[in-house]
Amino acid sequence: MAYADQYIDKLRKSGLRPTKQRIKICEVLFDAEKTFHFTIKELVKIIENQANIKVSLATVYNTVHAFMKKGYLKEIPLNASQSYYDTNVTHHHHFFDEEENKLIDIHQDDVDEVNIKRTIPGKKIKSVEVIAKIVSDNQSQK
Amino acid sequence: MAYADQYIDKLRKSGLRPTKQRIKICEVLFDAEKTFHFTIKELVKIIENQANIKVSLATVYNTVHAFMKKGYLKEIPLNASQSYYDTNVTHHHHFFDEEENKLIDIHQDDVDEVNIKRTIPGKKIKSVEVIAKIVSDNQSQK
DNA sequence: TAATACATTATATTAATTCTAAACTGTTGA
DNA sequence: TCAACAGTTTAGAATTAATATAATGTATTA
Repeated sequence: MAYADQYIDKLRKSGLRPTKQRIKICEVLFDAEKTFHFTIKELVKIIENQANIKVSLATVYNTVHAFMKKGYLKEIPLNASQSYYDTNVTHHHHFFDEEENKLIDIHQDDVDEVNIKRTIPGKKIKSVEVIAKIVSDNQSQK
Repeated sequence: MAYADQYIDKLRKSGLRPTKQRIKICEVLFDAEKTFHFTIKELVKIIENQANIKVSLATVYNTVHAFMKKGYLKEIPLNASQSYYDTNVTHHHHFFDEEENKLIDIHQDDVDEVNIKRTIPGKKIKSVEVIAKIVSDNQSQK
């Protein structure tokens, strides 16, 4: 498996030893064809389906948090009961479909750069995210 | 109290009868000099401090949700363990100070209109919010 | 006033997340 | 080889926000 080294590298850089469980988590997160959004529960389910090894909730939480801290994963700002994470850490934004509870990427090119004129003394901007809530467009109810 | 009628009106329009408890909630929310951000817990604490009446958690949750549905309050999209609400329902954005867990308004004029070029078939955009995370700017660590 | 509809409350429940402590694993160095 | 150690994993407990429940209370209507 050619990717193994990348995973080991990511884990080490996140301050974690490369264990079976953590490498499995990496495979699911970073070996996917496309980037994707997930909750912890969903991630655990994917691992269970794919893997011959079991990974406990605690390990998944810990590993995801370590990756977040390092910037290998991103949390999506939302008001949901569970946290949503994104394997796409490049600069982009999201639609959130409130009716279906689904996230859709908005590519960077589809939004003009958000330019905030106001500054806060002693603080710098770490990230800027746009969340656009969408709902059904019932034109008939016009 | 000149505002009482407004509160009664807001409550009725939200489908709620104007009771002592609910009017007290209105006073705290809508009688403030400035708009503000709050969590349910904080709101309960403010009421306890100001009021001679006790309002249960359940009533606060129910009333806040009814106001949200009607658009008299807004929930701020964030990844926090608790939900944050805003009495300012005009179009504006937020800084979120991750170190101090504090929200700061960004006035509409301080951000160019966010123009999203992408559309989703059958869906319309209900709201667009910008969250800018800020952290200490330690220039020395340059 | 009786009947009805809606409110309030304390408490129980649920569910995500975090914590804990015990068992486990792998590495190091004698 | 093996003992010691540092870091891991895990199941289950604890925590906490939010929601549901059901008993009691209140107000309105006829």
